[in-house]
Amino acid sequence: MPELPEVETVVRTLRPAIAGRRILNAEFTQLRVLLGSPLTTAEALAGRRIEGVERYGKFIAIRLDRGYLVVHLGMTGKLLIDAPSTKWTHAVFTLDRGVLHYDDQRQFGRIEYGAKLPERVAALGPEPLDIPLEDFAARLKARHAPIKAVLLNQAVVRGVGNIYADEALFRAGVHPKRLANSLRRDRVERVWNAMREVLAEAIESRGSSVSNYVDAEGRKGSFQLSHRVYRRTGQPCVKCGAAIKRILVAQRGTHFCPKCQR
DNA sequence: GTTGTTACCTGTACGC
DNA sequence: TGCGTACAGGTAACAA
Repeated sequence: MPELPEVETVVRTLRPAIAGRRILNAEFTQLRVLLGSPLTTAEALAGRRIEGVERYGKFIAIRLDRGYLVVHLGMTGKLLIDAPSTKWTHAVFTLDRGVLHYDDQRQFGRIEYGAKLPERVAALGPEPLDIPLEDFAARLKARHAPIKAVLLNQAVVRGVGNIYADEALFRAGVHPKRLANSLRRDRVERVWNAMREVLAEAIESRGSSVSNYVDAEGRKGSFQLSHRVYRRTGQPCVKCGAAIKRILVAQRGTHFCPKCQR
């Protein structure tokens, strides 16, 4: 499932492959993933030059000479360069050199063309790797909700998903159900540090390949090998040996160490 | 405005 | 073998 480190890895592999290219043709075969009319979108995209590829949290914004092509990978979305079509190929962008495919088994992903950056992208919170501690602390103070739910809230910080929320809270030693506005200052700082640390390490490892995640070149990441709690239910905690527990927080499977996280 | 719940979707794992 | 069920979780829409 693509979260910030996975999307960042996709962007980094996509950028050199498509920046400077021109879109000759866009074809949409599965309309569920497209926001807007296929005809209008294809017309808007034809002839556009790709100026850059940017990431906003988990959103990919392909900046064109006129407007943006915005892609969210959902759970199983893939942007692939020069890959063969499959039964899950929903969009094909023919470039002046090469072809860009959008594949998505579970169809939770979305593609959208906009003359401007869409409002739902512009409204996202700050990047977790850029947010100053003071700003982060103020945002937590304003939330009377479990810290795990707050980290998943894209309006608070953008890009953290289920894997990295669990991993960050483990590293910080904070229980996922602790209310965000009840955290002492030193705890807030530990969460802030742990969040940044785990995201940076995951980017270094080219993301976590659980489910079927691959980058734009079809390569897997390796950070799943470094997960300390995520999907390790019943296995011993790497710090204290206690069995990792799984509970539901914000309707999400949540993994934590009952001894290390209070 | 904030918080919590549900729907969407398919592949995989598991029990019987 | 085959069936039913639980689980995986991103955002959006809705209720409270």
